[in-house]
Amino acid sequence: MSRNKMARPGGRSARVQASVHTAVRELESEVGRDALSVPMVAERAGVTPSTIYRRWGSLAELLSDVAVERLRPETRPEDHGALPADLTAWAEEFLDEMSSTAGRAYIRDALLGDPDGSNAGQCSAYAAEQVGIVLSRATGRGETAPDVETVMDRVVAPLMYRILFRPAGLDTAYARRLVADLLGTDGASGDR
Amino acid sequence: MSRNKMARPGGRSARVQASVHTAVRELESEVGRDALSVPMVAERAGVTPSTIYRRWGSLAELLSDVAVERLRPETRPEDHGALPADLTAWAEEFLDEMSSTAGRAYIRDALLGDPDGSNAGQCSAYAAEQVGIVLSRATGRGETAPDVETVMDRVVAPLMYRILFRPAGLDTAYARRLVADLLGTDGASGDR
DNA sequence: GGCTTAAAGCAAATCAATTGCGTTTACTCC
DNA sequence: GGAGTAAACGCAATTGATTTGCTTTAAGCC
Repeated sequence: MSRNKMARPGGRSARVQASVHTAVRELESEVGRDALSVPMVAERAGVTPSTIYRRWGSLAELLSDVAVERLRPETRPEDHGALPADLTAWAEEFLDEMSSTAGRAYIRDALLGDPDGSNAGQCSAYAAEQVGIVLSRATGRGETAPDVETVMDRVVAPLMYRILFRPAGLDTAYARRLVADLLGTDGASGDR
Repeated sequence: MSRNKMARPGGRSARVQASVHTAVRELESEVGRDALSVPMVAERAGVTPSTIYRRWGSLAELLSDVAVERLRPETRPEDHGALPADLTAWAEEFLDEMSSTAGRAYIRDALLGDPDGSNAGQCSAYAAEQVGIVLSRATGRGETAPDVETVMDRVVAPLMYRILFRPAGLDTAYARRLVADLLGTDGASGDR
């Protein structure tokens, strides 16, 4: 987390952190992300505003921390028996989650309240970890597979770029085509 | 621009817009991006703060508008006589400008104060336009060239993804490799 | 040239952010 | 396990940003 060096990780500090994060999540769903304010979060969390300002610095940094938590994958990628199916399914789900209104808001929050870039790096690390699982499962089966960096460049980056810069006209077919172009899986790779 | 529907585009409105934008640019270089405030900009621009709040909504949206202006390319891509050289040079320069401290700040500002995504879309359109110039020059010479969307996916998106999410370890060699991998220009395309 | 109304100015009121200082309490070192 | 130390929190006062109702200006249109 941005400002949380956690020099004192237990007891009251931990309780404050937990109740503040919970307050953000509750209020996000009750009043909406844009209506949040530090005093509002503080009151819900049973804490004074100055505590939040001193620990997180600003609302943006607090939201960035919470957003990264929500972007953490909860499950391992499904196993469909072969790399093309695995990677396609993962890319489709990634796109689905990230391009939703909520997903885009979390990505933006994670990027924006992030002075040192550690939260953004964490988001990227989550994706790389999931991709790594898919790829090592493939090599374990004896399939040939590209390395993680290549998948980040050819699949994850284009998806994220379009989510952030050109949200219109994104669909699962686009995700499928990125994976097919990378793996050379079908004969229609020049079909755009 | 985000909130500027420009229902009344001439005269005083235009002067206010120009003087506010100028004030932002001047103050950015004088006191730094992080010290800016709406009242400060308003005073420099000879305008009342409420004018800025009503026209732009917040400091974030104003900075977003100014950032997009600064991200507009000022020159056409150089002509080196062949597509690989043209595209490589353009990608290197793009990376240089965008990955600088100032460039990253502008990208973040452009994304941040952008409720409807139009400013982000404009950034992407600038890059697509430059790429389009390079590619159509190539086809004009009789070279075979990928289309713009492919270059966006294979070159622009990976560069931007890394600038935003993993700024460490970015260099011109990476940009060159992305272009070479796309164009099949050298025998070492698997050199990572 | 007069009419209409979007946009700007002004000023009061509200709300968020900052800061100094006293208190609580988690961690460390006997 | 019992001080000692300093980090983290609470409280309250202050500062500064934001919002809002109302008035004034001037751009665009007959």
